[in-house]
Amino acid sequence: MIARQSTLFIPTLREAPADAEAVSHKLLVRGGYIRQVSAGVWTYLPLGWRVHQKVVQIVREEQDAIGAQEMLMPVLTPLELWAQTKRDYIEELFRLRDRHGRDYVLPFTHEETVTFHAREIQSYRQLPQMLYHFSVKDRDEPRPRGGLLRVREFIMKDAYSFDRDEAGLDASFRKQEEAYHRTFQRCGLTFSAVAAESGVMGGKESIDFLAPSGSGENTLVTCENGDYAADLEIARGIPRASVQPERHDKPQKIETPGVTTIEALAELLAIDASATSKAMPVVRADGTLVLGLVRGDDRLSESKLLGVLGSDFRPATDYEIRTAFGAGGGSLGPIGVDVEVVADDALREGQYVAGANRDGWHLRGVEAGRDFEPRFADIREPIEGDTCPECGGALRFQTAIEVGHIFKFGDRYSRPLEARFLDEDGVEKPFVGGSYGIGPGRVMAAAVEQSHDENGIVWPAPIAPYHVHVLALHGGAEEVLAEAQKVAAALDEEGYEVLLDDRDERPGEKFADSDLIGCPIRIIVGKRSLEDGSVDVRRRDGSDEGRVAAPDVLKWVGQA
RNA sequence: CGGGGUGUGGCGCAGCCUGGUAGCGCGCUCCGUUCGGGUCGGAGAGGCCCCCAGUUCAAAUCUGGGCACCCCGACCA
Repeated sequence: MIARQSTLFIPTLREAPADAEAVSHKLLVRGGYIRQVSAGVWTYLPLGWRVHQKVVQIVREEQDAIGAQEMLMPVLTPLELWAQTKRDYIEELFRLRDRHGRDYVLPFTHEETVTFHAREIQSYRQLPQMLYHFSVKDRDEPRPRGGLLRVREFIMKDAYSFDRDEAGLDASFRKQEEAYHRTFQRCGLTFSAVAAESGVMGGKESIDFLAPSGSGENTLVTCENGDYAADLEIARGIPRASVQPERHDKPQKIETPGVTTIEALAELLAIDASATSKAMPVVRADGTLVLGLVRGDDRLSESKLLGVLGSDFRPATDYEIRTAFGAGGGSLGPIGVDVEVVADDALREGQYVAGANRDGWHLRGVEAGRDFEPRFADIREPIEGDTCPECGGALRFQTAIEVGHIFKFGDRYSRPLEARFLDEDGVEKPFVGGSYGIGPGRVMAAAVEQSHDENGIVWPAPIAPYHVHVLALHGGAEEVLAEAQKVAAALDEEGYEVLLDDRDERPGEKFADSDLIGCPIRIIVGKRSLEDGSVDVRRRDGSDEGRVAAPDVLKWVGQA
């Protein structure tokens, strides 16, 4: 079926919405792919839905290829199921109530539901199982943004594996990992699979698939030599060496009136910021105070500290700080206070200036291990200029979109939901599970971020809405339109998906729209070339263009 | 949730400070013209000025309250 543009709903826009920032946001809107309905809530217009479906089909094929079984679980879910796994308090969870007063949620993931079904698996003989579906996910995001980058409702492919033990889970996990690599490759994305944060309730292993792009929510840290890649949240970097001033046998008080920032401190003492330390007091869930200590030129990584503490925490309030330290923020240090100190590994060696826990005073020559006993851990956020922990090469930082995430959740859900099977040894055991998600909408956005020019989208062929865009520059001339239709029909016959611009518009507009829409191949049929029986052909990425005799179009397209 | 900003025809904006019956560009309709990178000319259609209340002879404009949307941050299975 040839898609005749004159009859389709493809509302392209000359200008981007004023509030759009991300390239993918602007181009998907301008190209007539998506439209916003409300904050973080989007409609896929016909063209956008075609692309979405292309991504979905690739995901489906790769899931099927590893033996995963497609199904469909409902969006509307009884709250009770989430209460059993103690996830009903999560703020991002949409809730609603029916006319009988029963509570429901609109979940953003389906571990509970799929585990509910897994209860019908009774025996190890029925394992392993791998189930997946594409379904609408709702998530009450505090702040949606960037077009498709962060939304409140979206379609996700989520797959779940159930195994009898860790070894089985590992095998399932590896299958998914490989399927994910193939999936994103086929979608034409540049991406890295990196170790990621497993989350407070996660399991042991967690891999993020990050696609570097102009805008995104994550930061991908990679080594110039390819020896290392990680999400910034857990990335390790070797900081530049601390520039140490003269040593002191014991900490010395120095008066630093009004100095509460590292910059001011370093300037006053005429030392490098790397010779200072920064103290961040936090309060854990149980109410105990912890002091995070990093080098002055570093930032505390909250996700790493979370991992170290093993429990949620929040920044201490001014009141709590004053009560515990006897001084205000900016004058805090590890000495002379009765709180646990977690110091970054960078502070193991050398001496540092630290707050004296007295307003307007600092201590110089403070040495961890000698003057106080911290718990050492890697709690700093890597920064530009760090080197690779594996090879010492330079680390690069790139903004990235998380297009997929896989992690092992073990018995996190099967225990509370009492999903158990009888193992070979006659013992009833909970399933050991993994969870594997892909957001096709984010794949779309990432593809646009990675592949576009100043005029519009340059789709990777496998997910383009149509393979070929045939432009009929007929200007009312019937024979030109007829020839364009002939070319389109021939391509269609060959199995190509063809969009025919048969609209009664001027050439300039057709070119502009065609650039915006971004199909990989463009064929231009107009009077000019038709005079000698040829048409103009062109690849959207600009790698090839020329004029071929009309009968040779199929051959050219085939090669392209 | 904290900070900043914006709501005026379909889209992008001006008007608001200094109240006086709403304007520009694009798009849309019709006529003519043009036809290989968003032609040109003419004639038109289209607006609860986000909502509610207040001040005033008079409110897009001033005041109060609310809502929505965007950006930065916090948050992010």
